[in-house]
Amino acid sequence: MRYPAEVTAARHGRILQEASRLFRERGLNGVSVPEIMKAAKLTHGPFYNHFASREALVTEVIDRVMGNLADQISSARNSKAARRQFLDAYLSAEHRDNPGDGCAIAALASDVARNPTAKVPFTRRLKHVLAAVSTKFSSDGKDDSRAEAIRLVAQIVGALILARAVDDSELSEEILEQTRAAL
Amino acid sequence: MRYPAEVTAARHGRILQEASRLFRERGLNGVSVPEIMKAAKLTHGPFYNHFASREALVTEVIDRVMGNLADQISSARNSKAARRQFLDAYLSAEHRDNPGDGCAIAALASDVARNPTAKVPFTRRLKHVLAAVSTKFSSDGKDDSRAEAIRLVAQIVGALILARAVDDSELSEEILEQTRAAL
DNA sequence: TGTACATCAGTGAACGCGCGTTCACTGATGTAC
DNA sequence: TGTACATCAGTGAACGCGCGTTCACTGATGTAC
Repeated sequence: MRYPAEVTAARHGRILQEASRLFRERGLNGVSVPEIMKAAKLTHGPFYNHFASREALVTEVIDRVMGNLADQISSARNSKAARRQFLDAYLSAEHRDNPGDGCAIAALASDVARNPTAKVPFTRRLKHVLAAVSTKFSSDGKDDSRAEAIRLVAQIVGALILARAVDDSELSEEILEQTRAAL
Repeated sequence: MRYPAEVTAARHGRILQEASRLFRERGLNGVSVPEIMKAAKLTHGPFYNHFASREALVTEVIDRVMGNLADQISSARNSKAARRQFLDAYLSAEHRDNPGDGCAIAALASDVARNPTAKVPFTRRLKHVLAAVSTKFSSDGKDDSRAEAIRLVAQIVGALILARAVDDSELSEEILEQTRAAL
């Protein structure tokens, strides 16, 4: 049956939102189409009314979730305090324990590396993220803010991935703490 | 039919070796038992003569491949030159393009984070890796070599994961190069 | 304005496929006598 | 030393299951007249 346009749009948004969360929690290959549709409170059939394929959803999710990250950093104040606040939040136990609404890079980069199609939007959006970090979070007095941005992102992404992979809460906390202390 | 013990042992080793390679290339969930057995030149049936389950293989592979990494670092010379050589090799295009026989942490940490069983050997072996890095690769004059080891590992793992996730060879090279330059 | 009908986002059963795992069977090796 | 037989790592067909995807059908909404 035909539905009002706003109902359809809301459903489309709900599929994207639930997929964004589930992909970050369980990986790009760790969630099925039926699971995503169930989370969006729909049956699995109409998935293909909204997306051409599972692969197309993956691409759209990467683009959206990486875009959100870039926007979030872009809208930060350009100050030492804002940088400190961002880093402390990024390297927090809360962020570590909630990948579903956390950093898309830390959650998805390894999966993206194995998925040539996903690499395209990932790379494009990563450039925006690096530009935003370079503009907002470069240290005073450093001349090469782009190099600094690359190192900062690699450092905090690596630390968060390690902290999540570890079974020992002391070691996990130590990884986060030593990385906070270094930046 | 019964086979000589050395034939059986060689087959067991071949399954482990091919699984180690394939898991690093395609992820812990990206390879099937039949694919692994085919790579080891066996039919899929006798997999369960060698391992209790797919999960048991994953655990054994993580333990083995992380153990190898720790041993490799432990056997390095304790010198500035050895540290430089290790970092240059780690952050090379060759390592980036050959995950199958590369660093297990960079290849598998994200998958491990989503697999509670795999976290156990991963965590145990990561401690060995950190101890080895701390002993072999700490800078002169730094007092807290353990903190330095944690930061170093997070930094190079993050950089390698990013370099692999990116579709643009210039950006990928830039990530590796800026990280080499910083260490 | 009221009625007839086309539209199209839903439903949910069904498709072929490959997964992890099981199992009846095979037959060369090692052992008992 | 030679023969009979138990052992057990193989083979490969088969299991139930969930996957991504398709499709005939439904029926409220929007449009034509």
